[in-house]
Amino acid sequence: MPQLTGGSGDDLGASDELIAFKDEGEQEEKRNVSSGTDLDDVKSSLVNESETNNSSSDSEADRRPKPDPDLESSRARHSQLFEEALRRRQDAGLFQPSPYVGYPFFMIPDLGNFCSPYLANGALTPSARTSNNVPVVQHPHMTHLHPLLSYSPEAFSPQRASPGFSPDTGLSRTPHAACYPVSPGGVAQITHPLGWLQGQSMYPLAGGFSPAALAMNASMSSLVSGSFSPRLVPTTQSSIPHPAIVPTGVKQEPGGSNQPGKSMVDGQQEKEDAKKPHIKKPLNAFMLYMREERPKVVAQCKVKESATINQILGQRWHSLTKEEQAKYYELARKERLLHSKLYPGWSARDNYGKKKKRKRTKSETQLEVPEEDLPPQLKRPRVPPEETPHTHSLLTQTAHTHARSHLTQPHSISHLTHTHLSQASPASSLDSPATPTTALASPAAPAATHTEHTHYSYGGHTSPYGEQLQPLSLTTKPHRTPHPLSRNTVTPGPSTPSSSCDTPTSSPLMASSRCSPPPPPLQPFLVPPLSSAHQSAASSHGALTQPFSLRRTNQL
DNA sequence: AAGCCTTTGAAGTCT
DNA sequence: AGACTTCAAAGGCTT
Repeated sequence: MPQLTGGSGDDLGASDELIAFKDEGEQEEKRNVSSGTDLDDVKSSLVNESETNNSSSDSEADRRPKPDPDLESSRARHSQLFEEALRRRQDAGLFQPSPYVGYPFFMIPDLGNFCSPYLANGALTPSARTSNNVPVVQHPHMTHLHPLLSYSPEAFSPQRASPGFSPDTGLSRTPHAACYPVSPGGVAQITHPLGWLQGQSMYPLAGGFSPAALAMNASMSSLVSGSFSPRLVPTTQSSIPHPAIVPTGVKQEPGGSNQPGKSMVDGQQEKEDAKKPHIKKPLNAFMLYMREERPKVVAQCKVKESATINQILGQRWHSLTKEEQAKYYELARKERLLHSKLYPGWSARDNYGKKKKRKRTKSETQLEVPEEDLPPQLKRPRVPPEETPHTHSLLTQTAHTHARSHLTQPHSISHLTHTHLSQASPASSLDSPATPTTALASPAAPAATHTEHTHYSYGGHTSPYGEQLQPLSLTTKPHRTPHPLSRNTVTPGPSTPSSSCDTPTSSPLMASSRCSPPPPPLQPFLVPPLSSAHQSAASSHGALTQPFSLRRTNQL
């Protein structure tokens, strides 16, 4: 397994990350606020950090500018003003703890160097408010924090108790100025420090600033000289870009979190909850890659439909070298670190149900069309138990992913490279409507397609197409092996150089070797029915919220 | 207008 | 422990 970052073999395990993060925080305690280091330096330092593999925090600290006394005094002044404003708000009953406050800085163009994808979601905690002595801490990557903003870590302390966090630890709750661009409304574009989103508005700020945020902004605006006027958009107004907070129109009720009236029915409450701004999940490597590459794909392929683009990107992702992917894994790792710093108490669970409509569960999807109810020709061929390998631990994630991928790919060849498919069944690729299922559905296909890039591993069972699946570790080289920079992800095999709209030509998307319109809908009979296991695996992403064949058929 | 589609990865819950 | 579920982005499409 290649060491992608050249050295430390940094494990991306969450726990490890947290440990590393704490270490960083400890290091950061010793640091002081930097003045406006050029953002590019931050980006480059970040990249360098990645490339040089986790250069020590000390060295990072060394690279940081020393605090400017003037800035320090200014910082203290601003901190005081900010706190006063907050207290006024609170005293007026306008302030309420909310997980969604604390990102007013996005509204301050002058603070262009201060930005964060995940500004702390909490308002001031009592302890935090009294923690002026808490060392100003910065994210190691945020060497450029605006002096006006880096003073007040307490201002961004999550309201929610953060089990693992103690103000005394010095862990920063300061918005780490991840510099997620702020978009609309004339607000300055702020570049993400991680550098993959230049020129993009990565996270739209949600409308709906908390009183704390408003107070903060008011306080800050009074301090920031110049002609700009901080744009505070009331909750009822249009969305304000924020990295990690989704738009909302929800009103903040005094005295606590948004508690709907008792008369409010659950459905309404759920809707309200869904509308709440919330801290979003940090983007994973692929998401980061998508963000970066999507515009290119759109430009190259003249395709705007995200589903199509995502398919292309998915294939391109697989064609990346491990080194290329490592870049994104590393960025994602940093993203998670930053996120964990900004929101120590945040959990992905917090966002459960934030989607407007929950995807159906396994049991729900299983209710769709029981296999036994399917016509014989649609039933999945059975494999004798003795021929079915036991589920292998190595298969789990891969199988899951592949089941998902295969089943969600319209033509189920998402992981088959052009070469492989050409070698496997050049005449039977799905390009040919006459033999649309030859490569994948015929019993002979597995052997032909069982290249190092091709495996059908549904937990060591059988693919939806009936072929027996072999444990990856025993038979074929996994199409994707765990990426060293990924916690529980797997990466593609040998790279296939990508070019413009270069997904495999055998791909449904690339049938014409160009970025072509989405493939024609599959004929329903082309895709074998799915076992419940397959369905569940695939349905986890909603791809099979209705049976694949049926879903595609609907488009006919 | 709301949700779907589509991708991979992370992290949560469930069994 | 492993399986399963949800969400993250995005924008055209469908209902």
